[in-house]
Amino acid sequence: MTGVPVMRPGRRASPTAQQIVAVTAQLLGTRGIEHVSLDEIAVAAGVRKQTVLYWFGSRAALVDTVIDVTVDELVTEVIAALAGGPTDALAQVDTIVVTVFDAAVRRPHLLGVLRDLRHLPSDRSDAVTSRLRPLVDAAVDVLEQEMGQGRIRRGDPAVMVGLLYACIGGIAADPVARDVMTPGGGIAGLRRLRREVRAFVRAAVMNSAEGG
Amino acid sequence: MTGVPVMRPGRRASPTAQQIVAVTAQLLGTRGIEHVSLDEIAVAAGVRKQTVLYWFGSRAALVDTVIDVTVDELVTEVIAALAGGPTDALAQVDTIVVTVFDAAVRRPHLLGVLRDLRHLPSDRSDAVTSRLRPLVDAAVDVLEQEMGQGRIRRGDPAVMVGLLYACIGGIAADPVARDVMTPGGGIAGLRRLRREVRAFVRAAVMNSAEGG
DNA sequence: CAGGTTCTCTACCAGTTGGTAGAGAACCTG
DNA sequence: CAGGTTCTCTACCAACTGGTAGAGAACCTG
Repeated sequence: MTGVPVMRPGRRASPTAQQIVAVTAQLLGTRGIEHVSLDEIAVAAGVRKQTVLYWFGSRAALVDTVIDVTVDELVTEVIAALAGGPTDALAQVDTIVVTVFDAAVRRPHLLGVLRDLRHLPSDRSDAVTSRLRPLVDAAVDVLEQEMGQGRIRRGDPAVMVGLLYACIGGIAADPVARDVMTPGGGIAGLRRLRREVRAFVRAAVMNSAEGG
Repeated sequence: MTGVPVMRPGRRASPTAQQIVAVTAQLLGTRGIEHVSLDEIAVAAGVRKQTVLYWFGSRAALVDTVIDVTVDELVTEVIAALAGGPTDALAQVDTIVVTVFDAAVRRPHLLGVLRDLRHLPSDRSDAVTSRLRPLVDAAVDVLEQEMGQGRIRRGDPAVMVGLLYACIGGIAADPVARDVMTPGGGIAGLRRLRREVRAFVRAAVMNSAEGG
C-alpha cells in the first residue's frame, strides 16, 4: 500500500493540479524536460513545492502526466481539424501540416515535449508512441488508399508520415533549422515559412505524374 | 589574468585532451548534453576528473569545444562528399542526404549534439549556426541557380535547406519519428529507410514539370 | 461541532553536481 | 640536476536536487 500511488485520488481535476500541469507543460516544453526543478515549477504555479508533491507524489509522476496531457492535446487538435476538413489525401496532409505548424508556432511547448523524449527512459517514449499510434495508423491508411489511386507518390506510407512529422517538428523546435530558415523572423516571415512548408510537403507527397 | 582561460595553452592537440573530446562527444551526443557529469566523462576517458578540468578549465569550456569539433566534423564530411560527386543540383542534394544520413546512422552523436542546442544558451547555437553558414550558403546558391534553370522547384532556397536538414536530422535523432517509421529496424530497414528519404527529398525539391 | 480535504509552513535529509586546493609523482628536455 | 609539463591523489566546498516529516491552518460539508 503505497500511500499516494501516482496522483491524489480525490478530485483529479482539482484547479490547483490542473494549474500545475499547465505551467509545467509550458516550462518543460520550452526549457527542456530535465532542466526544470520542482522549486521552479512550484514558483511558476504560485504554489509550494510540497503542494506539487502532494498532488503528484513525485517529479517523475508529474512529468508523466504532463507528457500524456500534451500529446493528447496535440492529437485531439489534429483529429478535430481533420474531421472538419476535406477528405482527399492531399488536402488532409495539408490540413495536418497547417494544424501542427500553427500549434508549434503558437504553443511551442507541444512539440518541445515530444522533442525531449529521447532523453527519457524508453518506456516513456513507448507510451507516447502508443498514444500517437491511432493517428499515425489513420494517416497511413489514407496515404495507402490514395497511392492505389495514383494521387499520392508511391512509397512506404509509414516513412512518409515520419518524414512529415520531422519536417514540421523540425521547424518548430530546432533552433538550427529555424535560424537557417528565418534569419529575420516576424509574423510575415512565419507566414512565408508556412507557405513554403506546405509547398515542400505537397511536392514531396504528390504524385508528380498526376499534378492533382 | 585568469590562470587557465579556456584550454591549457601548451599542446592543444595533446592525446589526452583529444581522447577526452572524442569520448565526451560520444556521451553528449547520445545521452544529451546536460545529462552527463564530469565524473562520467572522466571515467569513460580513463582519466580523473581533475585531468579533465586541467585541460579544459570547466565543463562549459569542454562542451563548447566538443560542439565546435563535432560541427566541423560534419561540415567537413559533407563538403568532401560534395567535392567528389556530380555537380548538378539534384545529384548534390542527393549526395547531402546520403552523407548526412549515413553519418547519422553510423555516428548518431554527430546530429545528437546539434539536436540538443535548444537547451543551451543562445550564443552557443549562434556559434554553431555561423559554422554551418558557409555550407548553408553554398547550398542556397546551388538551389537558386538551378531554380533559374527550372530543374528545381521554385521557392525560398533557405527554407528548403532548413527543411532538408529537418527531414534528415529528424529521422536520425528522434525516437518518435524513428519508431513510427521503422518498427522492425535492422540493416534492411535502414536501407529501405534511406531509399525512402532520398525519394521523399528528391520529390520535394524537384521541379515536377521537368521530371529530371 | 466533527472530520475530511486542501494547502502551507519550517525544518531537514542524503545524494550529486561543478569546482577548488595543494601536494606529489612520473616524465621528458635542456 | 633543474624545471616544466602532465597527471593523480586525497580532501573538501557550496549549491542544488528530489524527497520526507509533521504540525497547523484554512475551508467546506455533513
